[in-house]
Amino acid sequence: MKNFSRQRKLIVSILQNSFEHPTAEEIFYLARQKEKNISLGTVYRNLDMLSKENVIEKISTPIGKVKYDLKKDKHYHAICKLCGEIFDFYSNINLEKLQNDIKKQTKLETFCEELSVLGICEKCQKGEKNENN
Amino acid sequence: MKNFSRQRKLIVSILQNSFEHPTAEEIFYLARQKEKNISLGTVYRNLDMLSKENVIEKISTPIGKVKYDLKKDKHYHAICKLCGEIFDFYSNINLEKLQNDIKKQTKLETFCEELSVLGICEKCQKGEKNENN
DNA sequence: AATAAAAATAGGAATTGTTCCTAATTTTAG
DNA sequence: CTAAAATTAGGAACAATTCCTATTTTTATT
Repeated sequence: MKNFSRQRKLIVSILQNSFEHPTAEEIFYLARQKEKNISLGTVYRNLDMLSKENVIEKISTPIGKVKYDLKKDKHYHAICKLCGEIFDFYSNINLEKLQNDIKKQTKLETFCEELSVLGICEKCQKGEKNENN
Repeated sequence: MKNFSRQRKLIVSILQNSFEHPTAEEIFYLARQKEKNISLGTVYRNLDMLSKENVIEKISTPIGKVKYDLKKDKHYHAICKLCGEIFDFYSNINLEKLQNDIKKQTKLETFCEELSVLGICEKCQKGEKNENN
């Protein structure tokens, strides 16, 4: 963090203070408030690097939007297939069993505990429309 | 299926005969072999409808590619964060507990058993590069 | 079988999200 | 203090997806 660039620190702090899971575009917009010349390319590049360094999680939603989440506490994501909203949830399920199943059956050796489950959220079940569908 | 259009039947049959998880573009390419004038828009529209009807599963990978899978047998997906490859796996983990955790904590009421876990595949761990990274 | 209404399609234009490029700036190491 | 390495801003380029419209196909009704 010490040797993070000003821009990168800003991006991390935006994620720290965000309860939702902002998109790159939203992070860019918020960043502009403090760093008036920051470019969208910089936002993307840093999000990419932070995600590869496992500081943040990149979440691809079923409606195409990509969202970002700071990896603070260990939690999982339930995502609505129709509007793409992400709901955090906690669970003490035994992931070891799942991890073993995966290890035995696939070539995916490292298990990142990035797990998501799809569903339909309350609003979408009621047929409420929003900006995403 | 009976009242599916010729084009839609073709798309389903392509997914039926595909071991991998093809992208819309790949499905389009394969479809063209049999239906020389099928358009990409038709492929997208049908994939969307089939996915909403729960006939197929739309899988968003961490590298941006969107892939499709026919819902035949119940299985889950382990996806490589770096190359986006999808590995099917089976598990008899008790999803009921997970489902309960989700139900209690989120507004996501319907649980679709579409679950994916991210990781790093063998090849990517070895640092092998491929067309996607 | 004829016809009107509804649904689906082909083809391509438009839009959106993301990556890539380059010159300039900032940081790091010696 | 200086040279090399890394990062940035800004914008062009690219790729995936959606949208639009005229045409074709299907369905339902008689």
